[in-house]
Amino acid sequence: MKTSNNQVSIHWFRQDLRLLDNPALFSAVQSGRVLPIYILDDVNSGDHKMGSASRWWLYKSLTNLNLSLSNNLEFYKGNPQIILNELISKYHVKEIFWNRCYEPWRIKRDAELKNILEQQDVLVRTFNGSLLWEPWKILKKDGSPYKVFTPFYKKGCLNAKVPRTPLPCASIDSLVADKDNQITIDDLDLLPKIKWYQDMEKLWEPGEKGAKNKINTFISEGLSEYKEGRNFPSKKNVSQLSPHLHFGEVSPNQIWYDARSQESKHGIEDSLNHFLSELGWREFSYNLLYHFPKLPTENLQKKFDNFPWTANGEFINRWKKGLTGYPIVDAGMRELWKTGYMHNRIRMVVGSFLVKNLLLHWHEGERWFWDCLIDADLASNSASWQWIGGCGADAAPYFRIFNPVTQGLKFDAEGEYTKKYIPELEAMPIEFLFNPWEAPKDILEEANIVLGKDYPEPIVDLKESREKALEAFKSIKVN
DNA sequence: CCTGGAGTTGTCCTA
DNA sequence: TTAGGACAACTCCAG
Repeated sequence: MKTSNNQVSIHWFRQDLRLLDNPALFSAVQSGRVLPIYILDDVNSGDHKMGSASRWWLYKSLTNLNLSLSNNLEFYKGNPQIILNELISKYHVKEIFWNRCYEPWRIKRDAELKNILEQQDVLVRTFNGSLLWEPWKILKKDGSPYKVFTPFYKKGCLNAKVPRTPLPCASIDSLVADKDNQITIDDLDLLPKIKWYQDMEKLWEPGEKGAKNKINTFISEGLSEYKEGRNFPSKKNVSQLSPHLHFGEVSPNQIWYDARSQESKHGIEDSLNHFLSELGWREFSYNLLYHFPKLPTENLQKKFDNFPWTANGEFINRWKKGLTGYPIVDAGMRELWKTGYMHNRIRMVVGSFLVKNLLLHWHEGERWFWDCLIDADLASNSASWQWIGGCGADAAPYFRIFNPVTQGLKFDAEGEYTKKYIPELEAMPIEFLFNPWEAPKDILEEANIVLGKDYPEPIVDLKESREKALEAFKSIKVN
């Protein structure tokens, strides 16, 4: 189906801020002249309005996307239904293209929108630009969704149709502008008044080019030792692609096939498969969110509705600020605050600490991560917090309680990561870096540390809080 | 419907 | 010093 060349169609950019392997954009530009737009929608997003760190990232990413579109990207803010209606009547648009999103609020919004547009004889063409497999395609034989990762991935995904191979770059020769649009990217108010993002600017390169650079660096420096190295926060073995993936600056298909292009390399098999399975975890999270839309707010396992979570404002604040007195936890929380990111293993450590040692509800962690993470993603964030909370799909067993001292010694054996984010512990010898409260007086003195002054005393006792958690989990046993 | 095997990432204790 | 088992019971999944 082709429209005449004078016809203007719309490509609506959402979580697909790229030109390469963009199925909707690729089709749109083949249909004739295209008006590329972005709409900041804070109207429909409900209790998960985009967080602050994400907004900074989005600002940078949109800026770069606009550059690659020769400044033809048009920005709008508000309810897409109203904005699209105006554009459609103004330019007599007959076709609109977008890549699908999977957050429940977006599914609802887009379904309503599609309905209305089609009633006006506008052809709505939607594509899969964000997932390797559509959530409704990966089901058990009886048609119900998977709740355990391994069968989901091995039986479900790997036996399903192979992911689409990436499409070429979309041509931008026939873009048109909305001449009356006065809104600039700055009018979207994505940036905060206080410039807390200055450190982040040095660390991240939002946008399609930055994503490509990350892939290349990861493939040449991180992938071959990924399986082991991914556990160590000071090593360079994790891809750090999550924010790029979240905003669609790269598709999972591109990553999938780029990584797989290395498969003939000697000794890479285990690491490669492990990395691909991490993309599988992303798919699993989206699958869960799609089939259990309450995932962000309700315990997947109902018995957890009776879990004796506590509420302690002081604990929450100290956890957020990285002042728990447990250096590996505090390092993680400060990494998050400073960089908008946290290494995966440390996410588990701080998550376990919040939920199991502080007995705070996983919602507290979920909300904080949502606001602070540049890769905040409704599916992954919700699924992961439920996982560490023990209430999710295929969740961590109740007895798996991370010991922040052991984890530090094991995965940050030189203390490089911990000291990077907690410089006040720079002079602390490694034997006591993760448990400074147990250090003898002279050691503390020599390290220039007065506990409770230069660095906090631990806010809970490890052994005691662990036992309390085990008790709490016992209390929700079914019989 | 029944059955059996298995389930991302840990810790602690004991022999 | 190190390796192995306990830590519960449940649900999931496939045959």
